[in-house]
Amino acid sequence: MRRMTARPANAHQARLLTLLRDGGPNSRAQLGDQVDLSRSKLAVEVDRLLETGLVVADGLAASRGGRRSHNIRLNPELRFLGVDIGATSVDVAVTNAELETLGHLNQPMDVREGPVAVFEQVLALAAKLRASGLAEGFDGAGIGVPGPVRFPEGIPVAPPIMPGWDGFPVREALSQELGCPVMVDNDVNLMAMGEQHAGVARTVADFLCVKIGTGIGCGIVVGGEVYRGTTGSAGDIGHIQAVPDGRPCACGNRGCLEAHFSGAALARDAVEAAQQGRSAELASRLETNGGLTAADVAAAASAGDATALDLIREGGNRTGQVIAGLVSFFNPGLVVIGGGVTGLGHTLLAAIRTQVYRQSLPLATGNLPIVLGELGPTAGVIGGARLISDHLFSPA
Amino acid sequence: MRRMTARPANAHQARLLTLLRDGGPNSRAQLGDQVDLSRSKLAVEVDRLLETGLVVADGLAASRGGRRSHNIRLNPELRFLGVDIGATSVDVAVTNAELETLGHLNQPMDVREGPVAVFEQVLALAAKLRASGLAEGFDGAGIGVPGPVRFPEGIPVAPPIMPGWDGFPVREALSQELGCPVMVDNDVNLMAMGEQHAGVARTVADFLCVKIGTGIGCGIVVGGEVYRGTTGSAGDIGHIQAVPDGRPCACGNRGCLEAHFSGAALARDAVEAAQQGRSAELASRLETNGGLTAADVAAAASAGDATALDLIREGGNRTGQVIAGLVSFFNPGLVVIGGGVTGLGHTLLAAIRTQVYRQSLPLATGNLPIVLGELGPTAGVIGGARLISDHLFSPA
DNA sequence: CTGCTTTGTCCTGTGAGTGGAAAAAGTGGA
DNA sequence: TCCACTTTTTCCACTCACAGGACAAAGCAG
Repeated sequence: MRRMTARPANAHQARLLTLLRDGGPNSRAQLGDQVDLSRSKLAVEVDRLLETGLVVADGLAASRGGRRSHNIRLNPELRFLGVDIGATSVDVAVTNAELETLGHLNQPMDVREGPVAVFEQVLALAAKLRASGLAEGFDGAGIGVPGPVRFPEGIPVAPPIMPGWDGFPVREALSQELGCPVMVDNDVNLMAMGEQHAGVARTVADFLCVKIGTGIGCGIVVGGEVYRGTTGSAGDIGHIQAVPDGRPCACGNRGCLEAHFSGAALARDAVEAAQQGRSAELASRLETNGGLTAADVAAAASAGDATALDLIREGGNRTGQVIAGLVSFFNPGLVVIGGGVTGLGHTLLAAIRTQVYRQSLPLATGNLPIVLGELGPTAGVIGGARLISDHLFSPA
Repeated sequence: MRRMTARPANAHQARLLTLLRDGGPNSRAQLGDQVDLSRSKLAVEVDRLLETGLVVADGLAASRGGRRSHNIRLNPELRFLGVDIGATSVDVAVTNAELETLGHLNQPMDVREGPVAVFEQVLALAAKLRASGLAEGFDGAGIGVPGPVRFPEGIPVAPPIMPGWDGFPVREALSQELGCPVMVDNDVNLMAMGEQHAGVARTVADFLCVKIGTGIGCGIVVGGEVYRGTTGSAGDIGHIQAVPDGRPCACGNRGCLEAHFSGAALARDAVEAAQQGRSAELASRLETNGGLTAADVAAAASAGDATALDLIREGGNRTGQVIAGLVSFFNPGLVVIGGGVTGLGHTLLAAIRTQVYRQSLPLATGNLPIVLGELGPTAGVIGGARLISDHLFSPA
């Protein structure tokens, strides 16, 4: 099938596309209520969108007391690809133009294998999704990578945990391979966009999205827009000092948050605790699996293991301290906690909340919800779809 | 004299006013080069601005190789009032429409006396400026107060160091008294706007402006706009924990940055050092003046007093640690240090720089200037003028 | 005084967009 | 089944912002 290549011709059309994306199929009349355009003008723009094929007719709407209106919707054959590359696994999903996930695949892998090896797997997963009949092709793709990105060009810059990726033209390369427009961003920013679009942050203009995975990062949303900083490294909170003269960190400093709490740190601490005999639960798991991950700690904790709970609480305290500082500084309307370690759930959340509510000023915390992300592993891929749709649904 | 009350009728006029404010008197032709409007349209809008009286003719421009163009400029009789209320003193200045300060007064006072007493003094200072012939009246005023402000209404909310001000309708009250439009903001935000308009931050879109006075605050500028947070308390970094289990702070916590370094903390530490006989220099000053301030420490330091230098260095380290965290998080393009303690100058700056460059990641610090503010005590009042002019020079 | 350039003014054409009229399509009551 | 009323859609005339060309005015360089 030929892919759509049309773009909205003006801001009105862009607005309409966004409304259809976020609100689903809709009648012309109801769209008219939302866009502040005369009926005549609206009709013209809708007709033009129908001509481009981005939008299709969709039967008649229910009556609102008079003549029934004609429904329109985004072309149901449009497909976006969301790719969330983590440190140890990759998520790939297809969505329709309304950003509903139609299919989602996850596969373990190691980013350190480098971009070529990783994208081979990503393309294989994308092909599998195509083969299962969910898509005949893709109209756009949004890619998240676990490190800072020069956003306009879609190129990772100096990513600490994926050295081989520095300067690799991700956007360019994938755009070639997939034959569609591609946008690249930090995985944390994608998660923030995902939660903003379909998760807990739907109504909040300014919020923080803390992702605790192999590392720790933070998506920053200002006035509904992701803030990326001067060099694209905004939100890189993993290397904020959490403990003076604390543990040595891979970055060369001591006491970084990430060195004290993150998926990697937690696994390391758990192994240590098991070997020192401080936790029978963890020790038995270590023996069975030959290693421990954050998930093991989560399981041990929910089985009531005191040491595991302590590890989580301790880490939550550290993280909470750092977040408390960020809350004072940024005064967000919401803090979302997400990432691989959300399995740690409410123990972690409680520890974080305690620290933040204790350390930040009442004016900043007074009405500040601190919640777990709603979308789990789909946040990133939905965010990817959102990223590329924002791009494609803006005037060329 | 009747004050100007006109506002630009559309975005074009607003743009022209801003260009004239920031670029000074200019020829119609040169304006045309900057605004992307046809000559006809430009002429119409300029004529309308001339009719309102906001803009006046200003002779002929130099030839650019052909017919000489007519210059126009903002009405030279326009006057803005900038007011910067600090914890222990108040600055009041008049500017013209190009935001050049024509007169500037400073007077010691104590915010804790409450809004009524303070505004009596502010109005007296404003009257003095009027009496000296610098202004016949004011077309607008921008007020900075040392605490969080509900910006749209111009009302301080729960300000820790000025309890009597909570909920006082500053904007409303001053607008009545002065008979002109008034905008109110946090003093730190005004300083940031001042440095952005006429100081070191002229060309930077995203930067931080750390003000170290009686307390410590931080102005946040995102994409050229001041970011105020959800409840107007963004940038309140004085109560970020800098020292685990450190000194008790007025806010009820321990180890807040402000408890360890700020004008107030520095004075207290200096008195302690003098009394313990650790510094002859400070002791003699204490005896002479009956008390010590940050300025005394600065003087002692520049006289080579080791204890004073240590105090400054120590404080700079603490502040630098906190800023390092903010730099990692926010990835600004510039950090400006200002406020009353800038007398501490390069000793302080060096300490801050050391910490930031050591603790933040290279990608964030690679090209990050950390500099002292350029405008000193005028930053706040210029920021105030800028605030109100931004308001008045936008379509009604 | 003569070309050449820039600036300012005038005027007409164009295209976006509004708002009213009227037709089309429905609803619900008598 | 008819009728009064509502909502939706289309059509059309009218307004308005603005561009861009023509031309006059003003200045420069020989």
